[in-house]
Amino acid sequence: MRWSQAFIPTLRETPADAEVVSHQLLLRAGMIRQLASGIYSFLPLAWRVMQKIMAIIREEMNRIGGQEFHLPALHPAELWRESGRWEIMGENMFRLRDRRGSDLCLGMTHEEVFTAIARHELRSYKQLPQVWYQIQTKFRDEPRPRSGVLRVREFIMKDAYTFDLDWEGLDRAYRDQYEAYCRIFDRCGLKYLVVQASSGAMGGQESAEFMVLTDAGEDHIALCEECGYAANTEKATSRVSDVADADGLPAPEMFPTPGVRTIKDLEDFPGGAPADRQIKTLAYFLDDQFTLLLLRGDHELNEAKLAEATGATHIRPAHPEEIKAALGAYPGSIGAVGVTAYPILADFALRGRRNMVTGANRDDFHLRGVDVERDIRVTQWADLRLVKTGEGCPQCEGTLTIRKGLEIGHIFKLGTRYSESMGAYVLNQEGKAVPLVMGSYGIGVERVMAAAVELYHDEDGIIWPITIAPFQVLLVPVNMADEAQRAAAERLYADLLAANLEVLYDDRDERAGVKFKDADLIGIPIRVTIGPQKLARGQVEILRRRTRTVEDVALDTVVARVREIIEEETREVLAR
RNA sequence: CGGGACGUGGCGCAGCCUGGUUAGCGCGCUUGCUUGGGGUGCAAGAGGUCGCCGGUUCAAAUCCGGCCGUCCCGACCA
Repeated sequence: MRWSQAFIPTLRETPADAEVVSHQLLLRAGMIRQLASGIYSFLPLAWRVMQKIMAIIREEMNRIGGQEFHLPALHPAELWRESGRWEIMGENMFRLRDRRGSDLCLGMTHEEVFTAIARHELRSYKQLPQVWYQIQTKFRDEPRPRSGVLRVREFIMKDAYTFDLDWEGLDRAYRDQYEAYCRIFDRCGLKYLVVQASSGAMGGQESAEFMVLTDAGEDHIALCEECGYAANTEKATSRVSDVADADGLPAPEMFPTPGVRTIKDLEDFPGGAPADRQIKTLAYFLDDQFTLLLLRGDHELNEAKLAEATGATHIRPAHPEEIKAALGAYPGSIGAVGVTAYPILADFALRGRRNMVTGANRDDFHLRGVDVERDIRVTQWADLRLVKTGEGCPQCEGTLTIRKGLEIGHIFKLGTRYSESMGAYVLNQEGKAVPLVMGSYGIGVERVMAAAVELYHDEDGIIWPITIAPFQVLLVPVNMADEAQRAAAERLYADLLAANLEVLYDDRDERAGVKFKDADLIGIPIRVTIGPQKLARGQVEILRRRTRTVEDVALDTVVARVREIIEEETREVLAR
């Protein structure tokens, strides 16, 4: 490609709306443009990167027996009603109505559609296993699109689905996908981590997320350096130090605490208690059921765990007035002692605790000497606590640290959640109808691109891993007005193309500085520079964007040398 | 959905508080000359419904109200 004819609208200045590095650089490099909040256009350079990533994904999916489909993005509501997700997906789903008044939606994911195909066409265990995938646009009406292309409302996802006769089959399929994902991200040059994850709205038994550690990410990951434990904090657990309780009182005792509203207030209050001796009482509505949640005073609620523990889909904190009506007191003075009218969920860390302090359900009063199991009618014990940095690893003696991560892939063992709800059964060897055992596996393609930018850039611009770079080589004559340079450049361009290399030829009549700045910005791994002095000696200069190392190469060996460097760079990418 | 901020040529901003005649600046863009290994210099140009609607006023980019849009911080996901 000749740059003079290419559409690469680079920007000198960073648009004010761009906060995260990948957003800034993808905009400045002329790769993406925003159409609306969370909706982006890919310009030619970005689309080349996306296609490289997708090509790698296809190769690796096909290698494990995947068959590529292309399913509709527009779905009838019926399908989603069958799986129950028409309601569950709530506002996150784009919904529309056709001219006859039928409800439709834009696909957020494709379990339903693939399962619908499977249930019509898969009849016998002899047809199994199946590994199906597609690379297709998904639509999600995110409450808050953000960070450029990292969290958007329309995006391209590789989604795969496996159908097996039994759980052993699913285990194999899951393992295959896991390994394919590793190869895909390795080949894209990403440094990533596999973490235990919560299944959320997908349902299912087990899932793992592929995460790139970066502050631009939105997930929090608990990590143990010692044993390698890694889990999304939605799922992570930890050892908490036991608190030795003194013997308490024969029964809770009410005492006045004027003005005390928070855990901190009560710590500071004369006659109060340290946070780890307080019971934190939260009031929530879980699918419209008023519920009390109990945690140790110094612990925080993790709503993802709450959802998982209760199966509730609509979770919200109760409003102060609702709390007053239910308990007779406002937040800050509420507690669970003596409450029988509502479900009470308590975090495991409260088990066996005695001599605790909690609200009395009377404004400005608390109770002391509370023995959790004696005085509170807990309806369910659960892990509700958000893991914090510095807590003990659940697997070893190590300590957890919390890091931010960007989710680039997620694999799920779905089991029979969809096959049962949607009636996808096959006959096994005994002639008995059994539900298909399913898995589902997703990769966010633009996130892979953005993650590469987050990981690999410097103050001058992007540094693409060569495997996904929009071009492998950038050819830059320093001065197009110089006939010798132009002629050499044209010849080299033809040679590089003839060698089947991906070349961008900067034939613009710009000054060297402009070309070099743009070159650094768009981040092509190999730059071949043609300048007057070296050209007079029959040489050009090859610079590697990643290391900035420079070498002088004779004109007639450029193609061969570029080939070698591509191989070296590719090896380097795989070694990350 | 809760909280915060912003909306002025393609990009980055000033002007607004304290209303007043042709709405400025830098970059980019066009033309000419110049320069030619890290955003060259000079000159001349083109380009703006000041987000939209309404109100106040003799007069609104500026004050008031509503709406729309965008970004950031928290709860959701590839």
